[in-house]
Amino acid sequence: MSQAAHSATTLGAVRADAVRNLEAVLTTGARMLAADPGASIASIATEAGVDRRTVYRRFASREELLTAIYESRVTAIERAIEDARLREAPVAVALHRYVENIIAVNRTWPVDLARMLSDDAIRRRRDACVTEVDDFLRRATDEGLLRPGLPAGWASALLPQLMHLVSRQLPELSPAQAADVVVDTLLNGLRAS
Amino acid sequence: MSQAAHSATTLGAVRADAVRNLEAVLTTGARMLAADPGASIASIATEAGVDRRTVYRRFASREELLTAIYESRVTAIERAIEDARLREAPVAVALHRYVENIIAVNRTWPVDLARMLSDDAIRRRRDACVTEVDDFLRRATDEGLLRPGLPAGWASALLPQLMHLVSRQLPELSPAQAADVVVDTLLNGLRAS
DNA sequence: CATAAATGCCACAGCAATGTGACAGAATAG
DNA sequence: CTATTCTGTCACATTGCTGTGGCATTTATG
Repeated sequence: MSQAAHSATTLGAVRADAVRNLEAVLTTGARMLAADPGASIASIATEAGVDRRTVYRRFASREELLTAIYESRVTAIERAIEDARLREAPVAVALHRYVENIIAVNRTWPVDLARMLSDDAIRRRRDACVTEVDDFLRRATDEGLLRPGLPAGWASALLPQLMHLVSRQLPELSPAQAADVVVDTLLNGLRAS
Repeated sequence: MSQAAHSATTLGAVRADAVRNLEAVLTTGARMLAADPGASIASIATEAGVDRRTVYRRFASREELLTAIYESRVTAIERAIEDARLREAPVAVALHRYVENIIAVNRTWPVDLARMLSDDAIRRRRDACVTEVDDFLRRATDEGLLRPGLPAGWASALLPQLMHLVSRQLPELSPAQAADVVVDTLLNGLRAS
């Protein structure tokens, strides 16, 4: 209880290198877990250039580390949606901007959120994002960009897959160029002429 | 060495129920490993309605079981390619037939062959299939079905993803109907009019 | 029915990964 | 420089899965 009497100067600050290590563990973990969902904490720590014990000092359990990684992704997705202004911007503009943003997110946080249905908070935030995009795709159909009469949920399922595919299949493209490919493929397909 | 003297009638035949159990383990294993690549043999056995020990009687190790499952998939893919006559048939016909066949394969053997690069034999057979499809897509471009000038490998990567997506996203569609969706999306995209 | 094949169940050893404790040493902030 | 924070390392208990042996029981087949 003596800690409460300590001033802010006495209480130690968070060290900068600790923050760097934390970020390294999170991004490296995201990359490795995307490649192999069963990756061990030891392998992630080694790849991030950190001891296994250091990871356990920041995260009480494997679940907590995973939660932190998936939360990083969902937070980035929320920002991507906000920035694209899916509700207000012209559909063609919003679509391209959204795709470009998500491609950047996919490259930093390539993990699949479908593997994190256990944590309620994250699942809810993810569901909200999905709903947001579904609404946008409905608007895109209403305003004549997308064809009506497609199988239920087809566009909603196709778009994330295209973004995921281009993110790892065409890594040399910039997010903007990659978005060009995704939007062009989504709208026009690959037919000649 | 007395076994060599035994006649075929003395040597026991393979029992029919054993074959059924084997197939159940393989298909159930494929389904569960697709959902979770770290699924334990115990869980697969339970789901298939057999004892864990029964699995170990047929497969010396986990690796062997996985190899058998992935081999089932690659064999089915080879048959699908042959049946589609990718080299000879008109490109539009061959494409639809190939897609329809692979969708059926995906529903029985949904595992991802990219997770089986360890076994040389399977990897080689997989590579041969990939090459076969790549050649076909080149022919489709040469004959004016697909647009030239796309990013390298884009069509090759997109097609399997579309088939994979429709296989699990639209399970109520027949393989033929699902193939309609894939081919239409691939060639025309989702743009209105 | 009688034989051979196949399965289910119990038990056990080995291994890899998780999670925790303690302590000495390195790095940083004031 | 000094106090504090952070890290690396050795050690240890625990858990879940793999892989194996033995034996009684069930089931298919001729």
